[in-house]
Amino acid sequence: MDDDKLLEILESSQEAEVRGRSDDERDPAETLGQLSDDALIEYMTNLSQGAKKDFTREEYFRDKEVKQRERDEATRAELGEKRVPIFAGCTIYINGYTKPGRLQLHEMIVTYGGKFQHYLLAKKKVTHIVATNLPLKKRLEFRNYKVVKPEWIIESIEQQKLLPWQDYALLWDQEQRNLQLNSTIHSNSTIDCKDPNFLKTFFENSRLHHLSNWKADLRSRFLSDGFNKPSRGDTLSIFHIDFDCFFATVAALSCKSCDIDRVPIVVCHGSKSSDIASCNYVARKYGIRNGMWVSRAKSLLPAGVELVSLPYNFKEIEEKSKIFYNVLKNYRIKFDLILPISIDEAVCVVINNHIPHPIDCDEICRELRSEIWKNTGGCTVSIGCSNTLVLARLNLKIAKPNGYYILTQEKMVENEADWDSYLGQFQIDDLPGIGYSIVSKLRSVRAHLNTLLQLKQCFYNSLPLLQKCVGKKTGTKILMSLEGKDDEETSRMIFEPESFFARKSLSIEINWGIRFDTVQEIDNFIDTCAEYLVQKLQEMNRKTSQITLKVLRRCANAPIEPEKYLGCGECDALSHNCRLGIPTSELGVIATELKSTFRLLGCPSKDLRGVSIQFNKLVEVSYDQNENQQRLKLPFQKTLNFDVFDNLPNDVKHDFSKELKRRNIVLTSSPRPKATYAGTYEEKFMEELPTQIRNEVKNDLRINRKIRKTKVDELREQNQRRKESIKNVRAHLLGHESLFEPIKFQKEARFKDICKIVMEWFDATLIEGPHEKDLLLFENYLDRLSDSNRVPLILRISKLISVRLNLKSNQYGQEVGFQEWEQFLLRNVIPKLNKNKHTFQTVRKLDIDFDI
DNA sequence: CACGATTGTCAG
DNA sequence: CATCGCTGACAATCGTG
Repeated sequence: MDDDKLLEILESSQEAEVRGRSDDERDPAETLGQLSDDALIEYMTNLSQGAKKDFTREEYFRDKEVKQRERDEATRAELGEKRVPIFAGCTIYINGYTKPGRLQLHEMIVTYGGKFQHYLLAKKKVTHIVATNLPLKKRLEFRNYKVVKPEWIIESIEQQKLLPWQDYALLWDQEQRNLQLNSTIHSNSTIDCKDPNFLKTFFENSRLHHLSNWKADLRSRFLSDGFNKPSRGDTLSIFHIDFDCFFATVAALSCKSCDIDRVPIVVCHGSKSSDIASCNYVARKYGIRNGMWVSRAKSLLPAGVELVSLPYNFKEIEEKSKIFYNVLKNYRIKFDLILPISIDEAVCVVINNHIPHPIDCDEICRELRSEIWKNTGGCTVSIGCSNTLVLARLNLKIAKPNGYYILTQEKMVENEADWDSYLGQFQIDDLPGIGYSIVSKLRSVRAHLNTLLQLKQCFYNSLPLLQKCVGKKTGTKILMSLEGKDDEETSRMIFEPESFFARKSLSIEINWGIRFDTVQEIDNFIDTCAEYLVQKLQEMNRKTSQITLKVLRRCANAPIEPEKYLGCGECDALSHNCRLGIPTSELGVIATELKSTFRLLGCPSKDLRGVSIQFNKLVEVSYDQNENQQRLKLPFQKTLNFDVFDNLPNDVKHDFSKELKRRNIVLTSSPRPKATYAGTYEEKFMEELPTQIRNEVKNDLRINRKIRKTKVDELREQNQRRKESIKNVRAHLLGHESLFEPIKFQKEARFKDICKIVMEWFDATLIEGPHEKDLLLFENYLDRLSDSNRVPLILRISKLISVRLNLKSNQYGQEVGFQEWEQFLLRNVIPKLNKNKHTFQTVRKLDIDFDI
């Protein structure tokens, strides 16, 4: 037993005494004690299945951690009420032996507002580590953390304030000295992707992250709010409303000294290679544009004119936006649709044939603009109004800044000359859907293409040419736009808003500040990202069945450090996706998959410049499926296959066996000697490693094992197997040899192999259902087992099928095949078990209840 | 050709 | 002091059998 473990056990008994709680309550398996029988067995089964993947020890401890935290909260409520929350925001881990002891420190931290981390698996969350001395290995492990002496806690409490950790740092080498130095000089402003808080800090300051997140929120709110859906034939009035240089306006409003109408203002972080998020119209007059670097913007200004750089004010932006959407929602004319485009932009739709009198668009535009201006304390919006989305958008362009413009499609095509002069006002990239890349493609056909009129004249009667140039759909879309009409895809926003705004994927992307040295560090980072995403996934009650990892790798000839500070520079993008057999929302599974995928992409750690994780195929965890799973729970759940127990991580077995004993839950089938692993080099090697390293090695071995056998091979094999199984089933229909002939006739066939065949057969027939004759043969086989007193084997087969049904219920629950298998299990297999209950009990001396 | 995987594009 | 180059949808293109 290693020190940590020993310490932990000692401490739990110590704590029990001090708090005066009963032994039972302080049991390390306390968590388990709170579960129902069913939940416990389910938990163990999950844990056991997961354990094969070496991962669930983490989940188990995470669970314990949660409970512990709840207790901490209680302690704080009890003792810490009147205490100053000195350690608010700190998450502290205590390493090894300390003086005063772990227990006392724990209580001090918790009562003074800090969080206490019991296990280091959530390393990234830990802000400080308390230790009196550290062995070399740990020094290495903790080198990027703030490691302090216990005196830091004690003296902070004595002085009733958080003292600088640097004064109490447990220094040991240059790296730690540097960490201290950096922290002292820049307090906490250093950006380092190895820092556990990097992601959080980055996102808090990233405009694009906020933009994306706001948009997602608005979309989901839209879907839950309710709306009137127009039909294709309806006549519509569409108002496209958009703030004028929103970020810049908001920033200027909170800066009394700057006049937004007179001085050029930009919103940005820095002074050189920083992106301009938003610039006012004075700045635009000089050619400054959003997205431009500050250095470029400055160079555009004539001598004597100073650029005013203002910081972001995300909070205020959210506030103004809330007001904006409220004005729209409460406007005297009820809009049938208020489609959120972004934080500062919405499309409002009125269905004219639903109302008795035609609406006055002009008046609406004026009213809305003044309402919004008043309510937001001085933000202006512009409005483009029409009967199609594309024209509303183009009209908005004309309206800006601080105006409105109304023109309908019919009006526009009435007179060709008017239409042409209208189109002549726009640059080609004013057309929605045309950006940098398509412009250059178009210009490769005709070099000096500038206005929409020129675009129209160039391609008016040559759709095929245009499609060859920019692609099929894009070509069609462009020509339709030039007639003022919306294409199919764009109209979906209005006519099928549910599907248009529904979320189809979930992703995270960081292409700034990424500088790593080792794969280990990258693994940690991937863990953090995965955790962030999985939390979102679970919040929206979804699972994913396909994951993509995309990385940016520095181009071979690109400089190590690009011009932009911590930017990604010139990169190649590499991506790889992997399909998961069963949809999941489990962090362990997902993070492991990602880490192994990263290795597949073969990007050198030091050349990594960007990371992106996408969950591509989302499935809803519906109430239906939960119900399904419940219904599938089988009568023998009060027993537990020994294998389930045996597969548990060694260090938690003890907890479980105690709990099982307490509840009189019995293990079925006798323990097999653990022949599979014992004596192998791997195992011996592992046994000699300290726990913390052992887990790391395990993880690495596992990942490597995965890589050796690539996903592609795996898929190929799966496919092959599936094809063969199906062939067998089909063959039967043609009167050929049955899948089950061998079982029936070759009594030597090993049970294990039979199980394998049954599973393959099961998998292959989940959709269409097993063949009747095969089922008869199978039942025949089961009867033979029954006759020869081998009931436990029947039990194992039924367990196998039931577990399998559970696993597949999400994906196949509705399929005929699935339901036929379920029926077969309930009607044909379970009764056999019940019939043999007596024999079974006698033979096995087990207490099993087969009530259905 | 049909497919799935990967890469590209756009918007705000 | 730098600086905070996200995210989701769909289209195009590539590779495979």
